[in-house]
Amino acid sequence: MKETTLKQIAETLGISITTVSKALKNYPDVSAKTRNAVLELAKNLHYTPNSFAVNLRTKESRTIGLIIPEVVHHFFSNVINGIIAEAEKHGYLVIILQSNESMELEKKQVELLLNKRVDGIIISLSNESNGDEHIKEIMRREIPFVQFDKIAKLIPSSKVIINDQKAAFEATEHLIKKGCRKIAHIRGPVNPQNAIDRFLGYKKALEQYQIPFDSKLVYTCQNVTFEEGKTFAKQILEEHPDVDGLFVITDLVAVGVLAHFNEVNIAIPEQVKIIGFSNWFMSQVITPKLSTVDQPSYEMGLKAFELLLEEMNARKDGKPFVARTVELLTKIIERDSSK
Amino acid sequence: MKETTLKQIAETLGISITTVSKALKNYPDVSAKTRNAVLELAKNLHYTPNSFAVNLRTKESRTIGLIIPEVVHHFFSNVINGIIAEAEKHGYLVIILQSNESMELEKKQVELLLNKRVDGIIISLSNESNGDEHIKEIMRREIPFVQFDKIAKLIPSSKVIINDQKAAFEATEHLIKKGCRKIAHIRGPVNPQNAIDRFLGYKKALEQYQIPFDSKLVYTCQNVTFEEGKTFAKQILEEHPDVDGLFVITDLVAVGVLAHFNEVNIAIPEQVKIIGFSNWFMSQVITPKLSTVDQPSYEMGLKAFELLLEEMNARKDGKPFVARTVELLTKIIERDSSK
DNA sequence: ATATATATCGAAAACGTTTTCGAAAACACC
DNA sequence: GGTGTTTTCGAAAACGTTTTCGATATATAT
Repeated sequence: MKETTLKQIAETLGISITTVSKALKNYPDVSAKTRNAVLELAKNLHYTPNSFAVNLRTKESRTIGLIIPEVVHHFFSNVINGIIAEAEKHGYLVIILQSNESMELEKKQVELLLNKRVDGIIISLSNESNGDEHIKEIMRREIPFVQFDKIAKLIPSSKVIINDQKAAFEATEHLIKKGCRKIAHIRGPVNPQNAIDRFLGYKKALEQYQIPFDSKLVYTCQNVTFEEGKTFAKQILEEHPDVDGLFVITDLVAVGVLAHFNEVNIAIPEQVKIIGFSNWFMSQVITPKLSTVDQPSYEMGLKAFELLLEEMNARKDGKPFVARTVELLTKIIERDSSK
Repeated sequence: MKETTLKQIAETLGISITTVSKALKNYPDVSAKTRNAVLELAKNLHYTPNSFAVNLRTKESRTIGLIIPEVVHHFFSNVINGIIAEAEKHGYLVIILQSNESMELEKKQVELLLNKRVDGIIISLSNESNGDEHIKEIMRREIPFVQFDKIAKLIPSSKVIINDQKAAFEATEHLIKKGCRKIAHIRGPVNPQNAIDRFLGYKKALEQYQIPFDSKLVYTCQNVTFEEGKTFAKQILEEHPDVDGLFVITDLVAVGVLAHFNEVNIAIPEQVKIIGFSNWFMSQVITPKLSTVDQPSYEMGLKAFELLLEEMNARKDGKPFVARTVELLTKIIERDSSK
C-alpha cells in the first residue's frame, strides 16, 4: 500500500534514480529503450511524483491563496468562480480564506498563506483594512500579489478594479435624467475605497446637474445587509418623505429598501426611483425589478489571476516586474425600479 | 532577502541544527539557556518553518480538498463557508475546485487532489457522477473522505446528508394539508440521489393521502436553472391548467416558476400553491414570498469537516476507522406562496 | 590508428525539516 | 574515586525529488 517512488522504479529496472527522473521528464540524454521501459513501469505502478518533494526542490507549490471578505455573496462567489477556473487552466490550485470583514482575521490569514509559502496571493480587503502592515509585508517579501475590488490604493501591487466613481456618477445621473430631484444615497462603510468612490461619484453627479448636495440625505451602512436596507428605508420615509430618488451602495441593501417600500405601499418607481449596484441575481427576480450597475465579477476574477500569473512567471525568470492596474467596464441596467 | 532556516540559526549560535529544531518544538532535552537564545534569534530573524520541508518529512500538508458542483449557488457557498471556518479552526486550509456538474472535470479534479496529496477530500457529486472509478480510487488509497448532499450511497465513506425523502414528503404533505389535490412536481435530473429521493418522498405523500400519482405531472430538470422554472411553469399551465399545487426541487427553479406565474397573472397562492427547497435567500424577498424547506447548509459544511477530521486523526494514529453518516434535520418554512 | 564528437548513464549534492540514538558532560551518592 | 543517574547535545538518516557535472561507451572523421 506504499506510494511508488523513483527509487522503486530504478531498483526494479536496475538503473539509477537520475535516469528514471530524466526519462519521465523527457530529457534528451536517455535512450528510447530505457525511456520506454521507465514509462511503462511508471504507468503500471501508477507512479505520481510526490508533490511535497517537488515543492521542496523547486520551491514552488503551484498553489495560490485567495482572501475575500465573504464567500456567501453574489459578487464574490462569481469572482471565486473566475479565479479558480482560470487558475486550474494554468495548473494552479486555489486556497480560499474568508476574512469576515475583520482586519484581525485578515491579518492571521495573510500570515497563514505566507507560512504556507503559496506562489501568490489575491485579496479583496475587508472593510476594516486599508494597506496595513500585513499587506505591506506581502510586498516586502516580494510575493506575487494582486488586489481587486476593495483595494488599498497606495500599495503598489497589481490591481483589478472598476471605476467606482464613474459608475456611481452614471447611476446617479440615470436617476436625474429620469426626473429625480431629491436623491438620497445609502453608502457603504467609511473605510473601503469603493464606498468612498461611489459616494464621490454620487456627489459629483449632483454638482454637475446643479442639485444641491445635502449630507442629511446620505446614510451610511455598517454591515451592508438586507436588514439595514429595510431600516434605512423606514428612516428615509420619516426624515425625508419627499425623496424621489435613491442610489444604494449594493443590490442586497437596495432589495431591503424595496422590501420595506413594498410593505408600506410606496409606489415604485412612481414616487421613488431606485438604483442599486453589482447586479445581483435576485435583482431581476424581485418586484419591481431593480435597476442596477452591472459589474463584471467573473471577469474580474479571471483578470486577477492573469495578473498574478504574469508576476509569478516574471519572478520565476528573474525578470523585472511592474505592477499593472486593469480597469473593467460597468454598465447601467435599467429595470422597473427606475422606469 | 533569503528565508531564514534552522541551519542559519544553528550556525550563528554555534550549535547544531538538531538542537535548534528541538528548542523551537519545546523538546525537554534542551537547556533553558539555549532554548531562550534560539527562541530570541528565531524571532528576530522572523523564522518560519519551511512548510515544503515539513510536508515532506511529516507526510502531511494540513490542507484538504473540496470539490463542489457550483460555487455560485446559495446552498453550496454556505457549505463552503462552514467548511473553511471549521477547517481554519483546526489549522487546515481548503483547496476548492468546481466540477461544473461535469463528471469528466470531477475526475480530473480528484486526480489533481490525489497528486497534490491533500490530507483529505470532501465532495458533493456532480449530477453526472455516481460512485464511479475515480471515487472508488479515493477509497482504495484510503484517503480520508467525506461525501455530502449529493452522495454515492454505495460508497462506504462518511457522509453528511439530510433525509431528502422525508423532507420532500413533508413538503408535499404541507401542500395537501393546505387543500391541494392536483400536485405537480418539478424534479431534479435523473442521476443524483437527492433528486431521486425527493421524487420518492413526493410520491409517497400522494399515496399516503390517497391522491393518484400521475407521471405526467412530473417534470424533470436538466440544468436546474431559473429559466427552466419559467419554461416548466408555462408548460404546466398549458398541459394541466387545473394543477393547484407545485413542489419544486429547489428554490432557484421555484422562483423561475413564480416569475412566470406573476407575468401571466396567476394568483398565488389562491390558484396554485408552491413550495421550493433549500431556503435560498431570495425566496424571502420575492413576491409572494416562497415557502420552502430549510436545509442547514452551514452546519452541513461544519459537520463534513468534523467527520473528515475524525478520519484524518484516526488514520494518523493508526487506529481503525469506521465511516459514519450524519443526518441533519430539515424544517418546513411556510410563507405566502402556500398560505 | 588516433583524435574528436556524440550518446547514454549515474554519483552526488541540494532543498529544510524531524527524529532516533548514542555520546558526552554534569551531577548525585556512597 | 568509583558507580549510577540525569541532563544536554549532535551526528546522521530519512523524506523524494531535480539538476549539475563528470564518466563511460559508442560513433565519426582524419
